[in-house]
Amino acid sequence: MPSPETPRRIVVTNALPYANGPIHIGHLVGYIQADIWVRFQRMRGHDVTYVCADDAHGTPIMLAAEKADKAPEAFIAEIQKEHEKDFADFDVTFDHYHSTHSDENRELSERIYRALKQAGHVEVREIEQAYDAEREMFLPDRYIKGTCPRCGTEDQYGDNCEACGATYEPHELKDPFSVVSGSAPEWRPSEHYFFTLSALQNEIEAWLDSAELQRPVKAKLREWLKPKEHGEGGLRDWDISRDAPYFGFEIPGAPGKYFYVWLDAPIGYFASLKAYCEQVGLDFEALIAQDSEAELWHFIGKDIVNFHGLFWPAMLKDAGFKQPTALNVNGYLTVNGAKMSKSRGTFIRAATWAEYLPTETLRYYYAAKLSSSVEDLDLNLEDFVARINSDLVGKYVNIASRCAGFITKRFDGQLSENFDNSELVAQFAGKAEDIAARFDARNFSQAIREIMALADQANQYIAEKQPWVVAKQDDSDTELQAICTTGLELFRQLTMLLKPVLPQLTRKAEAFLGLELQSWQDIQTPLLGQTINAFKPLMQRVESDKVDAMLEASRADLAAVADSKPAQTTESGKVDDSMIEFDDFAKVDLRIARIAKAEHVEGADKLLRLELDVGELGSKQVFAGIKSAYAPEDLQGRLTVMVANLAPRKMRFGLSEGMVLAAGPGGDELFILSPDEGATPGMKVK
RNA sequence: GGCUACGUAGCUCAGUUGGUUAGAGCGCGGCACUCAUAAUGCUGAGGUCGGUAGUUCAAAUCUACCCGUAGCCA
Repeated sequence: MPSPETPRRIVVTNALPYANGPIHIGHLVGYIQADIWVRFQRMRGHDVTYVCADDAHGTPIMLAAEKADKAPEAFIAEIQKEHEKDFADFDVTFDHYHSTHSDENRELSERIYRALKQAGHVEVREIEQAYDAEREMFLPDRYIKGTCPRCGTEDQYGDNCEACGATYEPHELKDPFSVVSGSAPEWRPSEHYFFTLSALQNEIEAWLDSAELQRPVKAKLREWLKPKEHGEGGLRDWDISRDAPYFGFEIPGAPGKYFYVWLDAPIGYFASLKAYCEQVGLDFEALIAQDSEAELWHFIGKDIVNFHGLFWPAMLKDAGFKQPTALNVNGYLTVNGAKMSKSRGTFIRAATWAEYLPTETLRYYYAAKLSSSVEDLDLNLEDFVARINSDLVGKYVNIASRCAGFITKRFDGQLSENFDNSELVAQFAGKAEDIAARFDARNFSQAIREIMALADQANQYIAEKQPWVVAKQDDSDTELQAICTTGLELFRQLTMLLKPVLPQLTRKAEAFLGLELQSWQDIQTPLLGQTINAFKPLMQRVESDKVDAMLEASRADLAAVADSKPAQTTESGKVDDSMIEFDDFAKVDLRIARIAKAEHVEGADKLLRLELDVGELGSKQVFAGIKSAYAPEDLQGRLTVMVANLAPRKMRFGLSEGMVLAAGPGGDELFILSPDEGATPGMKVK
């Protein structure tokens, strides 16, 4: 067999996990996918460098560190340690794991920024931004909440409404408040630095044409590029600066201004690569040079396509660096057909999985379902148990288990010099290139299907030959030995084919066979005449009660840290937070309240000021947005229900110390609640 | 609201440029075997391919509309 390809020089990266929380099994889809691909490419004789890093900058991390009462540097160091352990547990084996908060990254970020500036693609513009005066910081859109200007749903983020889907600018929100302090934001002008992407439209298009991208990804990027129907221009310029306080790198020559986390995050790929190159003596500059022969592959989730398909190639172009060869975009993970849910226990951390189930089983299951498409991937836990037990234990491992006993007991571990069926052996080996093509194209599910079809064939062969019958016949030792040797050769070949997916299991199989498979070519080297070791079970079946225990643990685990965190930037999974536990409900202190006084508020279109008599809790002032439906005089003296322990909110008209509950779409269709007769002010509603 | 993708057996998924009775694995029924971690082999049942209307000699496969799901956008 000649070597099928000339060696490629490939740099592979995974999306950088955000250093404000643990790795979960949704993240792992992309990491496992890339790791399998890397292992496979290496077996094909290609030269692969595989790097990653923690994405360590930005407001969420600054605030999380503050909350944990730690310096951000210490905070991210701890998270990074956890991340690295999780990856190691799942055999995601980077050559180097770095941090975006590193010297290399600072240096490269400054270098790229200077290049952008030199190219005339940085502009300073003054913008209005929300400012939290209490915390003395500017607020990202995600840190402003308020009432949707379209449908009136409260507690919506600054960029879009989850209830009606409207998108808007933060300043359009009604009754906005800072998520950080609860105070009403001010609007302050600030100078921001913009990367004028709009000037690079053609360059990005050229990259799009040449890069290897999945069809839907390319289509989506084109959509962003092409001019909007009723606007002027496709690409908008990109705001790359943030004001202090910010955890990140200060922009050279711009005191108090920091690089936006998404500017230095992808540069982190290069920073990690550079640190690795320095460690092992590789020429970093040659790798990332514009004319570098190396391929640059980014494995990312579908949520961050715009950063990698627009901004990043544009930056690289300006800086005179190599642009990505390919993006591989994976979909989200669903569990049992639904978004990962904390209450159902399907929000599973990598560490929790590792505690209850063999990590390789997840690698196998993902491999069995992954393709090069961007579609979501479903982890159906019942299917998972069936699949692992059937494919790996019942089919693959079973082949060795069926043959090994005879070889050990009857032939002292000695294999025969010839196969009983060398055509079958050759036929198996003949499939290797086809399966390789599927691995290479990231169609792992097809590869697995073909491999398992071979495993079926091997079991059929053994069933046909009935070695247990042959074993009882006189003078048939040679035949028995040849049959089992053939079976074990088929097992050896399957081991090689599965090696990128299952590094641990196949290592055990290699130890049993007394060999080491390193190259895809090894499939052509038959195992004959050698002595093998006694067979020990290579893997245990997955019990479904282990899965149940894991779900239970996940539930308990996350109930403890259920406070609302901002979404992670590179999270490849979604969380369904719609279900709550009883404890969550119990946190809400609902009380019967008597409306002692109700009056109009000068200058407010929607609000009434209520004074509520809450019995033992005394009197509370609440501003309620019910002016459109109720006249103050109709309310006075009525009993209703209020949330008594809502954090007080400073409003333009005064302090609101709770809220009254009302139903209805808004306008004149608003209906406040009334208790049945007998309830008195201050009673707890539960 | 606009755009894009997806919707195939109980479950998870294949179905190439439209072409003979729509496939696989798991699960389920029956039979066989007992070497093997109750693993394996053979065999059977099970789908009007989301719906409707078209194009065509012929549609899961093309077109339109509708329903559902996901995403992007204003």
